[in-house]
Amino acid sequence: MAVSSAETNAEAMCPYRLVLEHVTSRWGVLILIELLDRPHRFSELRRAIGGYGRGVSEKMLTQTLQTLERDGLVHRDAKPVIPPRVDYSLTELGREAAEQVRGLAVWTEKRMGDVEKAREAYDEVKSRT
Amino acid sequence: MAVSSAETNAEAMCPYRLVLEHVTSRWGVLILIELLDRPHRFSELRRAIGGYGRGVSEKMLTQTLQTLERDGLVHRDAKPVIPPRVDYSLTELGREAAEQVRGLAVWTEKRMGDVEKAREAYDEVKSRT
DNA sequence: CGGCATCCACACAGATACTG
DNA sequence: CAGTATCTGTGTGGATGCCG
Repeated sequence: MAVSSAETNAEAMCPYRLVLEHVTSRWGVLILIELLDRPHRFSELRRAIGGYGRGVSEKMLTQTLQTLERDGLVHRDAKPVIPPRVDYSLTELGREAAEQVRGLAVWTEKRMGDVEKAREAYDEVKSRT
Repeated sequence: MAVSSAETNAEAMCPYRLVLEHVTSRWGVLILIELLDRPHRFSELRRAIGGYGRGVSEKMLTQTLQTLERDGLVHRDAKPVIPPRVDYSLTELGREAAEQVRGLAVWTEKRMGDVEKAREAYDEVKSRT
């Protein structure tokens, strides 16, 4: 049921942190962003997320989607056809969350260069033993 | 060096995801939000974050702060006095990130009730075996 | 006080095999 | 295709103890 490094001792944490950690979880972030664009099928999501670097395992994708569905952020539409077809989309609640997350992603993209410069400066200083 | 569940195979990931995961990391989120309010000393941070539920271990706080400092988001001001005093604050870059993160936190607080209702509905349906 | 070093449990992530 | 089930390595995160 855990979706990230987050859920250890789930019941010991306040709901606030729990929701926050689902949304900010490793794959949760990327899923929300992808779905903000448009609904995706299971393997579409898998491929889309793989595009950013290393992909999600099928298992983690399933787990994260289930957590997000349970939280009411993602809607799962399973059509009873053969072969199976399942579409994932954002609920209204999920759209709101995803927009916040996108804010972060956009910021990251814009400022990544500065972050990398900061890192080089930091490493430079530290390396002078 | 890893700050969350994120950093496995760090070099295999694009910088974009790396930065995003630092910022959205378990403790990174809470640290940024705390520091947005005002600068904190090390143990102030520890206590402040503990207030939200289960606290940070000293080790994780150190690790996360170092990662954020390296990324140029957090400024570390160590005064050479006895007993030691270290103040952490946001850089301009960090303030921008923190504001995005706060957006998420605010949303979470506002919508938490809806999420919990969604969860109950979900569990209710699932429990009818 | 503010760390760093070490040890360890556990749950996360991946691989694989199987099902509807 | 879209999962479920199971097994396993290993990284994360916590606890403890020491240092400046």
